[in-house]
Amino acid sequence: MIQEESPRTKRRTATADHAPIREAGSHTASVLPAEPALARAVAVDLIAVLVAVTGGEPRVMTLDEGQALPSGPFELAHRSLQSGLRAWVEQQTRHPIGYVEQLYTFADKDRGSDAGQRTISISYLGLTRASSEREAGWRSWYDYFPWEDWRSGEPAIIAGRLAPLLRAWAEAGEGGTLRRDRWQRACVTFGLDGGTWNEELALQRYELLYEAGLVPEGARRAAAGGDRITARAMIADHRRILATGIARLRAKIKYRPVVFELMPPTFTLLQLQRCVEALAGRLVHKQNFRRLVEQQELVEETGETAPETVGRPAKLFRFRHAVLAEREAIGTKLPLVRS
Amino acid sequence: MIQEESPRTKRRTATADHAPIREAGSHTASVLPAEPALARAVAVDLIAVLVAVTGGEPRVMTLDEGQALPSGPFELAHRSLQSGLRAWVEQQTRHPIGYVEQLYTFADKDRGSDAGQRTISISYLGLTRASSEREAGWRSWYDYFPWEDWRSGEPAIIAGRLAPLLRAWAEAGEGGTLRRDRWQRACVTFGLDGGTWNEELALQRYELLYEAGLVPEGARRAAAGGDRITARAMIADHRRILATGIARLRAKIKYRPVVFELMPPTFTLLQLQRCVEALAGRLVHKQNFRRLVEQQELVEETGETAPETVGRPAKLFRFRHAVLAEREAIGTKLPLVRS
DNA sequence: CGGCTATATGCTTACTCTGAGCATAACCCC
DNA sequence: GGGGTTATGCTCAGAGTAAGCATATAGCCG
Repeated sequence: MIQEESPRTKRRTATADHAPIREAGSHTASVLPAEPALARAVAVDLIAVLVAVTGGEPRVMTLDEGQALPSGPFELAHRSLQSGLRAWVEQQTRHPIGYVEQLYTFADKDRGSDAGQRTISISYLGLTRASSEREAGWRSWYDYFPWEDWRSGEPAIIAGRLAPLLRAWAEAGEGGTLRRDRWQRACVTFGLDGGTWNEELALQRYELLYEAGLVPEGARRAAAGGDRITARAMIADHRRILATGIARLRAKIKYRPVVFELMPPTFTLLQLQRCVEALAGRLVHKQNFRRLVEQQELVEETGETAPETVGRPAKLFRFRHAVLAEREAIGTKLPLVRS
Repeated sequence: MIQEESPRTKRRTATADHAPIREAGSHTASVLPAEPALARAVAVDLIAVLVAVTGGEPRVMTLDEGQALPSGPFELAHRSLQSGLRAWVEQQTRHPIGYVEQLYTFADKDRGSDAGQRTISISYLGLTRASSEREAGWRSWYDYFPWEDWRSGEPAIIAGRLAPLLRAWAEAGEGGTLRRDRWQRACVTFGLDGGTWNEELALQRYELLYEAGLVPEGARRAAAGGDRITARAMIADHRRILATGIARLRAKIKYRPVVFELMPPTFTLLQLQRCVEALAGRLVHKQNFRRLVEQQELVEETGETAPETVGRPAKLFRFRHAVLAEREAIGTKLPLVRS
C-alpha cells in the first residue's frame, strides 16, 4: 500500500513543473538547510554476502544459526563504504578479500522498526579464499535455495513441490490474463513446461516465490501456512540479498575472471571447474571448459602436478594476474552441457 | 590517505576474531541502541542520470547550466528509494519513466561539506521517451565525454590531446613497473597502440583521466592547470556518476531490450538503429542489425510506412511488449562494424 | 521518360564460436 | 597386466555473426 506523500513533499514539487529536483546553486550542500529534520532518522547499514567455496559447495557467511547475513552500521571513521566493509570483513576472516562489489541499496519502509525511523541497507558481495579449517557460520547457499542446485539433475523439489504450488498460485489469480501471466512467469523463471533453466535468474525466482506467498518471509501475503517450501529462511530481507548476490556472481563469472578470487594460489583445472560448477549450480563440459580457460590464457602452468591424486596426475596452474591489466572485458564463459 | 579507525570501531571489532559484525539477536533493530550518535549525521541523496535520445544525440538531464545532475533528498514520505526517484522525475518530465535502475551508492568522505557530516548518494539511471519540444536542461552526453563518440571515426581529441597527455602521465610515474602499468591501462581503456575501442569502458576511461589529473574534478591531484581536456565538467562527482550511467546503459542494451524505452511508440528500424548508435557511440552494420532485431522478434510491423521519407519508404514497427514476459535474458546485440 | 540519388530490404559467404563426443595418456590398485 | 580413474588432445557439426553484394522503391531533375 502506497503511503500518501507528506504535505511538505507536495508543496516542494508541485510549485513548478519541470523544476529541478534541487535548486541550482545548492548542489554542494547535500542537506538543504530548510530540511534538517530529514537527516535525523536515517541509519545506514552495511550488509555482506561473503562467499567462499569449500568442499565443492558454495558457502555464505552467516550469523545467528544461519538466519542472518553479517551486517553492521556504517561509521564515520570509515573512509568509504567499501573500505568500511572491507576492513570489517578482513578482520573476520583473516584473509584479505580479493574482490568486493556493491550489490544494491535498499530502503523499503518495512525494513525499519518504528515509523519515523528509516534504515538504508547497502549490500555488498565479497569473495574470499576458502580457509582450510572449517569455520562456523559458513553455510551452503543451497540450504537456502535447494532448487538452485542442478548439478545432479533437476532438483526433486521443483517437480515435487514448487511446480504444483506455483500452478495453484497462478490459477488462484483473478482474471484469465493474470492467471496466464503468472503461469508464464513461473515457466520462464523456473524452466517449467519445456522451458530451459537459466541459473542467472536466482533473484527473480526468489521474488516470484515471495510474491506467491511461498516463503516464510512473505508470510503477510501468504494464504495458509502449510504451503511453504522446505528450505532454510532468513530474517527480514536477508535471503533476498543473498539471492541478489548469487545471481550477480553467476552472471559475473561468465565475463570476468572473478572465480580465481575463490581459488587457492595453485589449483588443477578440475578444481577450477568444480568451483565454477558449485557457483553456477550446473555441470560443465570438461574438455570445453579447459579449452576456454586455456585459450583465453587465464592461467599458466606451475610445472608441478597435483599431489594425492587418484587417476592420472593433473597439472597445477596459477592465475595469470597479468590478464587483469591486459584486458578489461573477458572472463570464464561456461560451456554448459545440455540437460 | 586512509584515516585512522576511530577508537570505538577498534574496540568493537578487535575484541574477538571472527566475531560477527553485528551480534546475534540484534539484527532486526537496525540501529543499535548503544550507538545512537551514528545516525545523526547521515543524509541521503538521490541522484538521477536521466537519459533521452533526441535529434540523434543521447541527452542527459542537467541543472545549473549543465553543471549538475538532478538530485534531491530522500524523504520519509517515499515508499522506497525507487518510488521516490520515480515520483520526482515523472513530475519533472511529465512522461512516465519506463525504466529505472539503481546505479551505485557513494559515500566518500570528501563528498560532504563539513566533517562530521556525511552524505550517502544513491544514483539511478532513468530512461524516458524524447519529448518533441526541445526542453531546457537536456545536453548531449558527448559534451562531457567528447572522446566517447566514435560515430564519425576516432575523435580527434584522442590522438590530438588525450594520448600525449596520458603518455606524459605514464612516463612521469616513478619506477619502470608503474610507468609500464600506467601506459598499459591507458592503451587498454582508450584503445591506443593498436588496441581496440570498447565503448563499455566509459567509466574506466573517466577514472583514468581523473587519476591522471586531467580533468578539473581531480584538480587537487593535477599538476599544472594547463593540461586539462576541453570538455564540459560537472560539480563534485556528478560527471563520474554520468559516466557510470553511460557505461551501464551501453552494456545493457546488448542483452536487454531497454532501447525501446527511449523510442516513440512506432519507429522505423533505421531510427532504432540510430538510437542504439547514439548510445553506443559507434556505428552498426545496418543489415545485420535488422536481422538481429527481427529474428529475435523484438518488434512487429504496424502495417504503415514512415512519412516524410527521402528514399524508399521504411516500414513502421512497434515494440512487442510480449517479449518482456516471454524471455528474461535477451536483448539487442550490436553487430559492430570493424573500425 | 531515363538517370541519379538515397534509403530499404533480401541474400550469400566466410569465419568464429561452441556444444558434444571420440580417443588416448598417465597414474593407481590388485 | 587388467581394470578403474582422471587428465588431456583432437575432431566435427551446427549456430552465430561480421561483412559485403544485390535488388527494390521512392523522390528529383534534366
